[in-house]
Amino acid sequence: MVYYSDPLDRVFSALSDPTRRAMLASLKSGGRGIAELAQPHDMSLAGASKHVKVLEAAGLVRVQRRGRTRICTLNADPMARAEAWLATYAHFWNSRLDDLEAALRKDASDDCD
Amino acid sequence: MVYYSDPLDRVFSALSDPTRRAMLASLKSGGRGIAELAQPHDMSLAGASKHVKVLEAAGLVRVQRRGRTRICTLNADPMARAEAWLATYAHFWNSRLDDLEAALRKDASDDCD
DNA sequence: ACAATGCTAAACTAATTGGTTGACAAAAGG
DNA sequence: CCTTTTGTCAACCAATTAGTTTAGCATTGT
Repeated sequence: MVYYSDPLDRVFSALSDPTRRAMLASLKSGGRGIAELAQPHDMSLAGASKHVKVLEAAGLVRVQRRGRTRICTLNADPMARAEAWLATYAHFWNSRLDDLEAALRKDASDDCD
Repeated sequence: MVYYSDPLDRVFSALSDPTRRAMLASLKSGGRGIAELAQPHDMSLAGASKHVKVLEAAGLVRVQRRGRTRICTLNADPMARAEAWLATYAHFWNSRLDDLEAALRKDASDDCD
């Protein structure tokens, strides 16, 4: 039962791993090689390389070889799609906060009465 | 190697499955039983029940039993945390769009010259 | 009382994931 | 030329995931 997975599947799945989120965070401050990305995680180079491949498949990083090192750079565009998906629920978390506020106001007025 | 997984792990992971995203979408219009959630997906009740457990573990749905049915309701709050995480990258996708715009403007002015 | 509905739990399967090691290639520096 | 650095690939492993089926429990409706 192999259906061509939604890009959103790959983005959310890529983001569900803390190691990969940390890698993305470190790419905020500029391009890095695989070894540099692996270093803070006490992980083999091959392991880090796999994580990068997942990020690449999700479109979240671009990899270009420069000499013997592969420079990974952040590409946040797919995050915008994920954010847009989440934003369609903003009404719900807002309205729930509104409900909470309303309840608090009601409690407060109950205290006053 | 069991570290207490970040709530964000569970939220992003829960959202990475299209069936679960569809279930959440159907909960936008109100509470539903497991059978109701399963129905559009050509899936056993037990299968749907597992998906709901994943969503519940991520805090995205609340389940309360009402008679013999379990009413699932949307709780979007954890999405707000995910959205906040993504928002820290908004600068990057914005700036890339800015770059694109700048390039387009440059091309346009090149055409004029 | 009985049948149908809604759901869970357990056991199983197949595929995927996150990680390893070992062998290898390609580039850079002595 | 030799060594070091950087990385990939393939094979393997353990754990998790997404799904199934079967059996059973609890509630509702007739």
